[in-house]
Amino acid sequence: MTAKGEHGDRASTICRAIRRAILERALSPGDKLPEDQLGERFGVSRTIARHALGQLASEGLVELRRNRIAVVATPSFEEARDEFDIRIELERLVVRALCGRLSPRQVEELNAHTLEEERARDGSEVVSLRLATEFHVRLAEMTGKPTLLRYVRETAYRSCLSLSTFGRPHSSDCAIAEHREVIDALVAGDEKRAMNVMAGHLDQVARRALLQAPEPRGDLMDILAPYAIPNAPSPRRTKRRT
Amino acid sequence: MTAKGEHGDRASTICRAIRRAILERALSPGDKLPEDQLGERFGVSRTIARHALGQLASEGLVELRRNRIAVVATPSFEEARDEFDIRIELERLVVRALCGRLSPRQVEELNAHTLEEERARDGSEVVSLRLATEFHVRLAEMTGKPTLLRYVRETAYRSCLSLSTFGRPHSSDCAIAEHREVIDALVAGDEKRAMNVMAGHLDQVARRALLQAPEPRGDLMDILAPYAIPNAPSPRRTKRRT
DNA sequence: TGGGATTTGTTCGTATGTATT
DNA sequence: GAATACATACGAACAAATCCC
Repeated sequence: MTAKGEHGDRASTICRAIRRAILERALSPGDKLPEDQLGERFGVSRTIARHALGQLASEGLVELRRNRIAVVATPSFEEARDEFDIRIELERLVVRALCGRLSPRQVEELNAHTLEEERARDGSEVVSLRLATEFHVRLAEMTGKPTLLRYVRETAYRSCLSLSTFGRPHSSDCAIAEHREVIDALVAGDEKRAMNVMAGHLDQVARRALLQAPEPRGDLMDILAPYAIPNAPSPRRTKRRT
Repeated sequence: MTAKGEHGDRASTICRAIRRAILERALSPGDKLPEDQLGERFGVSRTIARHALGQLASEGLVELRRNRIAVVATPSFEEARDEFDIRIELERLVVRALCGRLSPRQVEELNAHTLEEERARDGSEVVSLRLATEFHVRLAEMTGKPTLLRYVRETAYRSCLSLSTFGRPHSSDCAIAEHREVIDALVAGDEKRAMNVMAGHLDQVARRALLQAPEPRGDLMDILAPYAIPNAPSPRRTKRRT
């Protein structure tokens, strides 16, 4: 039932809890995740918390650095854009695999999901974003292709994180309409159209969220260049540990 | 230097060793990997071996089942084919990111790699296959895009595993020539051609290895259908745990 | 700069679950 | 089918690195 890589044990439960907290912005990029506190919070030992962090790290949602406290991943602007490029291609594959092959039951499930999105439209922003993300994961699940599912899931989650970081209000109206369009095209069995609709949808999401914020790419040395002090020793870059 | 998810510690070293053993078919799909023995073999405790197995599981090279000995992953025929579909799209992205942007130094490195492939042509089959796989990983590394690199690396490794399982002799001659063609197109800066060459190359590899072995997809019930006993109760499928 | 508190890295013992005779 | 052998799951404790005042 769960993805191949998961242990099926308690760590996965904690994993899901933390993941959800990240996706709903209860945890922000850069927030610390000490093993002790996690263990205490969820009533497990450090070993389990540690495993959960390992899982999340392999998904790219948290960053693990040796001898340092784990932190929620901080996707850069470029990474966010690259992530969407990958996602678009992966989800085109999803659509291709699903086109004209959805069972009535699956169609019903997808429609139910858009209805739920509809209902959540006036609710909290983060819930809408989570539901929108889950729609794409649902589709990937229906392909029955484990690797494709894993990658779509991971890129979708990370996109969600990036959107929380860089995105603006997300205007979920369009998103829901676009989701419906995808379903329609899939049911109609028009592969070309379905793939284009999906790609267009994702590109729209990325544009709405990312393109309008080119981000200064602030390197401290460059930012401070105009403020250089006359007659001072010329600035000298120090080694920066990555 | 290493991928984000890796702990940079001893576990990664063991990880690489096991990975290489799998890719070079010293370990075959289904082979058991007990923590104790791994630890003893590499002179580390079970904890470290355990971590390494976790890493490899997250890459899809080993399978972890609760309370059971870890085993080398056993990709099915469909999974192998799906993996290639994903790989083709990912590597098209690699090519797109690299086209016309390779530094002289990088071109030189790639050429050196094909020379090494050339030299290994009369050597052992598995070394050729590993080198061919590493060529693609090298390219992905040059994009500087962490997620793309991770996914290409993983799919390439798993493809390598599938090829070891299902593939026939691999005729490395064509592969080397095709690698050169990819480099040429990248240097020439012809994006459309470069992407097509790469996609064609991967499709060729997949076809050579996989398509010619449709695999009976043996479901026991179907196989035994012609041997049904007259006047016996009609067969009834039992639940199968996945 | 230094030192104490905190946090991670690792080992190993015990409990629990699985396979095999 | 039960008992034995064996492997993993988990946790407590110690060592080493890091953080922060």
